[in-house]
Amino acid sequence: MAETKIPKATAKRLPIYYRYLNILHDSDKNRVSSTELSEAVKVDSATIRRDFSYFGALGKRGYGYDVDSLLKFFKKILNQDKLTNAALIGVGNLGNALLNFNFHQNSNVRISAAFDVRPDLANTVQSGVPIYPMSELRKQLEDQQIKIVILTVPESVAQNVTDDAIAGGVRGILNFTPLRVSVPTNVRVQNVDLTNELQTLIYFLDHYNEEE
Amino acid sequence: MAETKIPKATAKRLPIYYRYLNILHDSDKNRVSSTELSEAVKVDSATIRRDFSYFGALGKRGYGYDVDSLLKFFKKILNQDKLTNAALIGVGNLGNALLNFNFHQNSNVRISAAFDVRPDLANTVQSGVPIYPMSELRKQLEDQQIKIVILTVPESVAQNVTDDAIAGGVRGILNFTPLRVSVPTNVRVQNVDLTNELQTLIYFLDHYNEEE
DNA sequence: TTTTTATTGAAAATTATTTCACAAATCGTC
DNA sequence: GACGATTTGTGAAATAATTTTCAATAAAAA
Ligand SMILES: NC(=O)c1ccc[n+]([C@@H]2O[C@H](COP(=O)([O-])OP(=O)(O)OC[C@H]3O[C@@H](n4cnc5c(N)ncnc54)[C@H](O)[C@@H]3O)[C@@H](O)[C@H]2O)c1
Ligand SMILES: NC(=O)c1ccc[n+]([C@@H]2O[C@H](COP(=O)([O-])OP(=O)(O)OC[C@H]3O[C@@H](n4cnc5c(N)ncnc54)[C@H](O)[C@@H]3O)[C@@H](O)[C@H]2O)c1
Repeated sequence: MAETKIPKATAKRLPIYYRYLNILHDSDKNRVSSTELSEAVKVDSATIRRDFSYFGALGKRGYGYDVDSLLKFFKKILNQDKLTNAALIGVGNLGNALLNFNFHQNSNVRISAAFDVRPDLANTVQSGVPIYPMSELRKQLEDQQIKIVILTVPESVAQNVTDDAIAGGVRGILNFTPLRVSVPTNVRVQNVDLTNELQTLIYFLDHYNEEE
Repeated sequence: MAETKIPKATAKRLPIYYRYLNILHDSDKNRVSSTELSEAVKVDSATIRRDFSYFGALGKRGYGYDVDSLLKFFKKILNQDKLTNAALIGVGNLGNALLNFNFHQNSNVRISAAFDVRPDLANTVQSGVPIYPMSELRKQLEDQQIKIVILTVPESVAQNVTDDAIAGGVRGILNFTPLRVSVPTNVRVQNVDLTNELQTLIYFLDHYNEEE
């Protein structure tokens, strides 16, 4: 299924490249060099060339990369040529902000269902997305073939909710709770831990001052 | 200032350890092994021991680590024994959610000032945090000695706002916009790019199936 | 006390990622 | 069609991070 496993570090950069290629495309630029890309995305140009080279020879020496064909290529690679549905669980403070933010503006991902325990939220529509009670979680995930869940519930219920989602066939979880949830090996968790990010930032400021 | 530069990968894990040590402390456990820690934070136990060893011999062979002294140590290292003030710029959708979320519950970071261009927001208080007009940005950052900014403005103004914040003395930026902002080398940017995270997750599901 | 079991800390090995540096290819111009 | 300027793609080197391994030590059990 994969084109001989790309390094993870590279995979994490692909969306960054993809995004900037879209910007170039929208401004009718049709060529770009690794140096120019480097300045925009803040990744070393050699790293960019190396990253691209895992997918074959995408550029032309002495010329650079053709924006349109590169864009088309990455769109395919990132599955952005199809719409991907995701579910959001926990329509609270953060969940609402994410619902309201239209991921679909920037990417081909759409939150197509949301879930919450609160009875007053059940069967309402928030920012155009239907909210279901938790009792329908499994059925909706299965019916809508949803493989990706955004988890914005309180930490205390995160593991239980995760287990339920996985029972419903979910394969990827974007986890905003601070809990490192346990999942089977065929399920991928991407943690977004905002408190951590702040603490890490503070650590770097205190300990890695004025260099690099 | 630093204890002979710790690897970045290690630095990023410190808040995760710190957080779990607090949980152990609160449940009156007074010792913990790297294996137990490993299960909770989902980091290999050898990596944990390696990480800790950069700070010296913190544990006892055949025994493990003393929760309280380890906690005290990391609290110091992470500067969590003092309160750190941060500013939030852009009180919109996401900014509001972050304001509402009290980082201070989980860490010694507090949003002490927020800023927005919208005139109707200026000089109001949201979730206990005063909102200032952008004209006061520089003065407030300087007066309050704020070194950290959470950036939740639209992408189109991200660079300008960043420049202003840096002019006000800011040294670290938690950047929620998709723009990779340009900053001088003595300023640190931590990017939180949610669209990217989703796309990366999709990529991993499609290309790194059932293993590792 | 002695033995067994648990567990760290550190050196070494391994694996992953980034960066250097340059030959080869291509473009645009004369 | 040759020339100079660019810019890729990639070996090789450098750097970073993880994992293996095991001697040393502490606690618990015998
Ligand atoms: N809000 C932030 O800015 C922020 C920042 C960092 C981390 N987080 C984390 O994100 C998560 C959500 O934070 P929040 O501020 O939105 O909390 P919140 O309390 O506002 O929202 C949580 C929502 O989950 C729902 N919920 C509770 N139990 C549930 C269950 N069993 N099944 C389904 N839904 C359930 C609640 O009804 C509520 O609507 C938390 O884990 C928090 O630690 C939030
Ligand atoms: N909301 C989300 O879930 C989400 C998800 C991913 C990324 N983001 C990113 O986070 C950022 C904010 O998103 P949002 O949904 O909160 O947008 P938003 O439009 O709701 O909020 C932006 C806020 O910034 C303020 N603002 C505009 N120009 C400003 C300026 N020059 N100085 C100060 N304030 C200014 C606006 O008045 C508004 O209150 C965007 O860059 C977005 O791409 C948001």
